Amino acid sequence: MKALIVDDDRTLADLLSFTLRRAGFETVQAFDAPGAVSTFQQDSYDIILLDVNLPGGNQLQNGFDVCRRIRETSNVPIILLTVRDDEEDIIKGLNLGADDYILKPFSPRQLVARVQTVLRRAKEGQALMPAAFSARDIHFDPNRHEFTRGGAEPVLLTRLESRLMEILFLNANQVLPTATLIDHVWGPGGATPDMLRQLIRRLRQKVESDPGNPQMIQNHPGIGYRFIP
Amino acid sequence: MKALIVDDDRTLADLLSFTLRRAGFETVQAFDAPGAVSTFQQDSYDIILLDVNLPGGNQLQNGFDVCRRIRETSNVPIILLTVRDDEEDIIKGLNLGADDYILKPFSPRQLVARVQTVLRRAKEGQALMPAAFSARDIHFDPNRHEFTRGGAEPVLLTRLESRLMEILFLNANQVLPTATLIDHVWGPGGATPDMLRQLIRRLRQKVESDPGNPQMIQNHPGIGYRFIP
DNA sequence: CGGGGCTGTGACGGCCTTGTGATAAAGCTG
DNA sequence: CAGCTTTATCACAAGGCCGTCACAGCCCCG
Repeated sequence: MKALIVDDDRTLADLLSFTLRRAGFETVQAFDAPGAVSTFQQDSYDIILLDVNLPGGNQLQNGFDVCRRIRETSNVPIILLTVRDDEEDIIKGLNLGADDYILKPFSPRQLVARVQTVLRRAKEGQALMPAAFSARDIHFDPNRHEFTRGGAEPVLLTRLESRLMEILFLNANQVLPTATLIDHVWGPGGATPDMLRQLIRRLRQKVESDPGNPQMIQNHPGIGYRFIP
Repeated sequence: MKALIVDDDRTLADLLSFTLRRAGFETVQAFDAPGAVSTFQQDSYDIILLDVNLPGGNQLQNGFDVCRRIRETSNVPIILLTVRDDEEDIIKGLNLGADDYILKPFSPRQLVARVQTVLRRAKEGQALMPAAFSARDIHFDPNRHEFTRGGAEPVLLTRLESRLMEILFLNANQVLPTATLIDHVWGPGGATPDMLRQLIRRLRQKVESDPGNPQMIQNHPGIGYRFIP
């Protein structure tokens, strides 16, 4: 497995290299946009780690350009490295064909986990990408189980919480029957309404600003719940 | 599968295109009302995504006109893109023959899910329940259990109230026998006429402007009730 | 004119649903 | 194995949906 690491911060690039080598990768580094493109063209890689905030002038200088250029000739998996404040960068990058993103700062474990996830997905040929939900000031990424509200810290959801949030968000503004929710979270008939109530409760505690007066996740007696972004 | 996307906001139109293409659609874009109509006439489409808030002057300029023009010659599924505050737009659009609507903002996955739902419904010859009922200035969405009248606040209906409204609206202007109503709400023989009277009463309290003098839900002695939008 | 059936109205209460807290079991990490 | 997180189970209180009942008004008919 061979990885191309593109980052102008050489310390960070070294750290990335070190981490990935420990995980069994070969690594090659590039420190600016032209270098990245030419390096990429000289050899084939299994995955690209790409900092979007490459410094520089006006043409073929930042990470997006690199992403576009690579995508013109290859569909190698690309993971973007971005900072939290820039949701737009993420969307822009994903639209240019990147496969996933990682928010800086990140731990080595996160990095390896993401890389392996992306590689597994790529191998299975399922390029599921627009997996993130967002509406107004909230944002939810089911792949990494993160729920973000406004500029606040992302909240980590558990597996079941994430699946619940997924179907709620997917059918925003609609009342979803209890059975439908159970089917999607646990599988058909895989749970009792009791368990769903507890799950709803825990999810509210995590995502509602006032869990005592839930605004986003509303109940409709005898029917089910509804999510209002 | 071919989709026509009509939105004056080109960024949004691009995003919609991108999303649907990833989901396996071909997409064509139009950015104003005349363009939408002429594009539609040049080719056949499986579904139309239509922003109702197209800007422009006074004739054949907004989304409603497009909806009407398309409906004059075709019954291709149409999904409206609207904002939450504009219940009236939704009512108007559905009256003109749109099949469903989705509230902005929405995420790519939500959009795909809704498009597929509408297509499935269309393919099955709409043997299923319509996505929403609308007539004159009233609007009923069985998925949300909401009843809206004019520009007023939506009224939340309970489970039984919603089922009753469903069959009433589905057979508007017809006299429905008591037994028919009971069958649909409770299941065959699942209730006494007493219970139906109470339910009718509670529904009237919620949706009639003067519950003392019911206009919409009228009684026909010895037979049943009739719903007049 | 009186009675019976049907309907609208109001009140009451039971029971189901929901929210909440506590606690135990299960799964994962180191 | 210890310790933590996650999930399931149980008990209980509050609230509201909805079923039941009683009564008044109305129309029809004898």
